[in-house]
Amino acid sequence: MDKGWGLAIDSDSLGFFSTFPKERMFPSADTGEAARVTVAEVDFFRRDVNDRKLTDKEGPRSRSMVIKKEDDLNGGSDDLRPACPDVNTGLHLETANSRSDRLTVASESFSSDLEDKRAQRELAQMQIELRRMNLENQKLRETLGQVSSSYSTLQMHMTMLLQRQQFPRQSDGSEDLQDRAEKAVPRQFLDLVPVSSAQGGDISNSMSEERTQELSGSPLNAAEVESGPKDGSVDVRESKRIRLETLDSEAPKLDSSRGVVDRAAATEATMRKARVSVRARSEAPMISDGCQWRKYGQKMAKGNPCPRAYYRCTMAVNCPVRKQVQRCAEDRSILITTYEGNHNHPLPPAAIAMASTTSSAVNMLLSGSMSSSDGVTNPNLLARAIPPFSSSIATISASAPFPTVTLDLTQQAPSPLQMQRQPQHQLPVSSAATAGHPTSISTHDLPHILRQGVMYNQSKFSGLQMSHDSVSPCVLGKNGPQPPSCFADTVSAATAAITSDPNFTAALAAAISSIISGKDPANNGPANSCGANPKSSNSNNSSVPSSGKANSFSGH
DNA sequence: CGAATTTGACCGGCGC
DNA sequence: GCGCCGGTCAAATTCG
Repeated sequence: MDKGWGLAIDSDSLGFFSTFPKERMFPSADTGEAARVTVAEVDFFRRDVNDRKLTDKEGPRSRSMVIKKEDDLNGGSDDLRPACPDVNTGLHLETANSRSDRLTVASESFSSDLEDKRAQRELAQMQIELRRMNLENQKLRETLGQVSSSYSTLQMHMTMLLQRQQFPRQSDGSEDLQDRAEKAVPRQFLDLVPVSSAQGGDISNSMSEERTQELSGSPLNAAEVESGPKDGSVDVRESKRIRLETLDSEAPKLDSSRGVVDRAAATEATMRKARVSVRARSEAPMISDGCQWRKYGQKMAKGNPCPRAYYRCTMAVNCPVRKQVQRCAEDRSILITTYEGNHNHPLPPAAIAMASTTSSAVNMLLSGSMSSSDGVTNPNLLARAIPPFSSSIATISASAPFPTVTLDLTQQAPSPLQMQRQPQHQLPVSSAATAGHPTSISTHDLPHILRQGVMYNQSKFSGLQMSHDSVSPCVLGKNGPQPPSCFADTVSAATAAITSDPNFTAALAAAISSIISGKDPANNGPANSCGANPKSSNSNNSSVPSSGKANSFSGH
C-alpha cells in the first residue's frame, strides 16, 4: 500500500472534528486498488513546528487543519503545515507513484475542486457554528431550568413565610414543611425579591404547592387538590383560604403582623383587581389558553358594537380567575382577552404559559407598587410577562378602573388610535426611563419579528405608584432584546411561534409547554364574526361548544 | 337529562 | 338622589 496521508487537526472544535473517520479509502491511481488513507492521528492538541504539543499558554488557538503525510506523522520533517494553513478536510487525495506525482495530483485536485472545497469549508464552518450554538442553547436551557426552579422555590418560600406570619404557630407538622421549604431557598434570593411577587397569587401558590409536595415526597395531583388533604397535613391552599378569610375578618386584630397583613390584604385586593389584557389578531372567537372557561355573562360595552363576554375558570370549584373577551371596535380581527385573578389550582402545561404570563404581569404591577419605597425591584418581572422578542406592544396603564397590563400581539406598531388612548407624552426610553415619564420603546432586532415596545403610563396609578425603576431593563434595553442572560430570553423560543401564529396564546402555550413536554402548537377553530361567542372555539377550551348562533345581546 | 349558554334583571361604584 | 355603566346572577333555553 502506498503511503497515505495523515491528518492532524488543530482545532478547539473537537465536537465536530471528532466525527471524522480515522481511515478513509481512496482509489489508487497506479494500482486501481483502493488505497488506505490513514488519518494516523486526530491531533486534538495544538502543536508547534516540531510537533510538540502546545499548552494554552504557549500559543494562540487556531482552527486551521493541516494534512500530513503518513511518513511525516511517523517522524518525517516534511511538514506541509505552513503551506496549507486552512486546508479543506474533504480529503480529495489520491495516491501516486512518486512523491512529486502525488503532490501534482493533489495540487490539480485542489485547483479543480476549489469551489467544491470552498463550499465544503463553508459547510464545515457552519457545522462548527451549529455545534457551538447547540452548546450555547443547552447552556441556556440549563440556566432556564435553574432560574425556574429558583423562582418556584422562592415563591413557595414567600408563601410559606406569609402564612407563618399569619399563623406563627402551627402544630400540625406544617412547620416542618416550611422549614424544609426555607432550607431549599437559596439565601441570595431571599433578599432580592419584593414581597409582592411572593404574594403573587395562586399561580405561584400552585407552583409552590407542587414544590412543597415534592419536598414532602408526596406528589400532588389535581384530584388531591380538589379533595384536599387526606391525612393530617395542612393543605397549603387551605391555609391560604384561611388566611384570606382571616384577612377579611380578623386581620386588624393581629397587631404584631398587622403591617404585613394589611399589605397582604391590599396586595390580594390588587391581585384581584389588576388585569392583564392580551390583544391578539385572531379569527377564533376565543383564544385558547389551556384553561376551561364557563361563560356567565355577556354585555354590550360602551363604545364597542361587539359584545363583551364574561368567563370564569371552571377548572376548580372556586377558582377566582375571570376573563373578558371582546373584539376590538376598530379592528374586529383583533381579539382582546382580559384576565383577572389567579388560579387556585394546578394548571395543565398548556395553561401554565398564559397563566404565568398574566401572573407575572400582575406581579410586575405589584412589584412596581412595592418598589417605590426602597427603589429595589425585580427587574425581570415585566420581561417574564412579555415575550421578549415578540412583535408586541406592552402597555401599562392605570387609566382604566384597574391597573392593566396590555400585551399587544397584533404585530403592529402602535396605531394612531392606540396612541390616542395613550395621550401622555411618549419619550424615548433613554430619557423617559430616567425621568420617570411614560415611555415608548421599539425594537427591531429580529427580522420577522417586528417590534416590542413598552408604553408606560403612570399618570393615574392610584395606589400603584409605579417607579420607573420597576420597568425591567430587559425590556427597556435601548436597542431592544437583551443578552441571553435575561430570563426573558428563555421564553424567546415562543416568539417565533407567536409571530407566525395568529393565535398568540395557543402558540405561546404550545411553545413554552414544548419546553416542558415537547408538544406542538395547536391551532384554533374557525372564525366567528364579531365578539365573544365562543362556541366555535377549538377543543382546547373544552367548555365552549359551538352553537353557531349569532350574538343577539340586547343590552340592558 | 345534565351541562353549558343565553340574556334580562340586579347590584354596586362613580360622576354629576 | 339619579343615571350610567361594568360586572354578576340566575332563570330560561339550548345543546350533546
